[in-house]
Amino acid sequence: MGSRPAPCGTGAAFSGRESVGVTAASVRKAPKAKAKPKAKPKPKPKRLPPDERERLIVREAVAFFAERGFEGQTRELARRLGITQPLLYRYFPSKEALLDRVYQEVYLNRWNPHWEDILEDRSRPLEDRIVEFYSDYARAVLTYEWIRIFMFSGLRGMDLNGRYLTVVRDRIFARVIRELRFENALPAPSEVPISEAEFELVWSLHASIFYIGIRKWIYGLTIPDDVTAVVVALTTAFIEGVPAVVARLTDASPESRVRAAARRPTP
Amino acid sequence: MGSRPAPCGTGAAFSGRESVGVTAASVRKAPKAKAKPKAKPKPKPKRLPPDERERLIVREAVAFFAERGFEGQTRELARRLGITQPLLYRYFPSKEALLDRVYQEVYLNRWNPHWEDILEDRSRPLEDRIVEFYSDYARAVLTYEWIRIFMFSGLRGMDLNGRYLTVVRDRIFARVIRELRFENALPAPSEVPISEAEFELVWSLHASIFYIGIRKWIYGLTIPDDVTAVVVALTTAFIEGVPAVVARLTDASPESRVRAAARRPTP
DNA sequence: CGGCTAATTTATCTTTTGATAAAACAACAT
DNA sequence: ATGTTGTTTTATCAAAAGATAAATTAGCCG
Repeated sequence: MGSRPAPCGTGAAFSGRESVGVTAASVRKAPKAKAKPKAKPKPKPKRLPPDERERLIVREAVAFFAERGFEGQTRELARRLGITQPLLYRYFPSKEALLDRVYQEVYLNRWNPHWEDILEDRSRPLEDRIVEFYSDYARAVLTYEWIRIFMFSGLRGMDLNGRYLTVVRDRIFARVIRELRFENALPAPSEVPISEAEFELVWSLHASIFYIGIRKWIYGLTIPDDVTAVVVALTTAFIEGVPAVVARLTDASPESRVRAAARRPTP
Repeated sequence: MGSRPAPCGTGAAFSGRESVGVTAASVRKAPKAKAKPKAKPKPKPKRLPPDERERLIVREAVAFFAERGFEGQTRELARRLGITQPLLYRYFPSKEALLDRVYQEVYLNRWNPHWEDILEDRSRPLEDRIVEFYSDYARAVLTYEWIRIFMFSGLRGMDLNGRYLTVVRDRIFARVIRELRFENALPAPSEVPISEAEFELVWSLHASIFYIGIRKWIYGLTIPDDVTAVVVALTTAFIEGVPAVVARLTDASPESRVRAAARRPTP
């Protein structure tokens, strides 16, 4: 517990949201002894302001731990950053604290509150809304870093995954189901609570899309170029397939579904 | 390297294919020298025949690495086995060799060749076949050990996942698609090769089911008690939803689908 | 230029961890 | 019993890896 007059702490600055491409490291070179402009991997971009250094560390840490897992070693992370390993400890009191920051970075900052609006805009066909939402969700989440850190964190037993998915369930799944009910002229969730089976159906759509990311970034398989096209196809299949399942589950007669369809507002 | 007159080697015995439910571990307790029935955690089950010891190690290693990941430490594994850590090295030349054995154990020995027969038994409705296959596949694969070791191995960059999934694609997906084509009176894969879009549709069913295991064993979420019921629902939705998508993809007119349906053998 | 402040590095500690060699000892055959 | 065989343990090594303290030096200010 020595005196450490430094930034440190886990909840430091980093509100600046600007461009991440800070690749333009201002070069220095010692005042004398030019040491020839050899293309040495030692450009010495030393001495940055603390908040910028911190941003660099966090950015690289996300990429690094996504690749190597949370057992990745601080020495290698430091090497990638072009700094020495002890310097990490000036900005984060422990590796665990750095990892906490990495979680924060990945889980937060990538949720788009607008998604919820898209889903409940009844001026558009539900299929369109779901397609737009999941296309954008895929764009945001089906990335190397997001998918792998999410999986590493789940395997490690963090409850972060559980908490994140609770949000997904309440904000997304529940809305999709509400809108599906509305389309099919079924009672609103406020009247008849959402059943486990309904959640399962939405889970299945979600899984199909998320699993594309797993295939690519965890299994290293090739996936279709046009993910949006797949989302469209899956959403179509989902919308078309749900009524058949719902019919079985609720044991509703085909006639009742026809009546329901008749009550549906024609778009 | 030192003379080692021991079993060792990675491809040792254990070809016996018997039951996987080896839960009935041959009990411990030394034959004599009771050493007082104190509830001490030191039952001294020493000196087993090499192949039995090896089986015990592999069995525990699977459980251990599934829980802790491949960075789990040999000392803790040994502690769980009630043996000392160097003993592991009498049976496996390195940790890596033990891990290879663990992969083998999980990936092999759990594939049921009969699955392929189920899927192509045209005396039954396709929906039934898919339900039976995926119910059994889920029973075999949606386990703590399988799911987690598969994911750990993928994250580690092993190509085992890719190779396994190639088998799944060729043996399962291709069959499902062939049967779907047949049901819808479409050309066989031998005539018209399977498109990426068709594979995607089957991937989606597969993902929906596999993801149930991820939810439970990686995220720690609760899942429905009756997984088979979910498989039934998902398969129904799949079968019902596919034609709509296929229609879009192949841009086939509704009439052509009606004609196709007419040619379909009525079950 | 001279000096102060603090970002960064060098040197080092301790614990962990995969791995090895040699001692110990249980089980079996003679 | 007694010796032999080979399983298991004890003792130990060396490298890896998280963490800390002290030395160094870049950059700013007068």
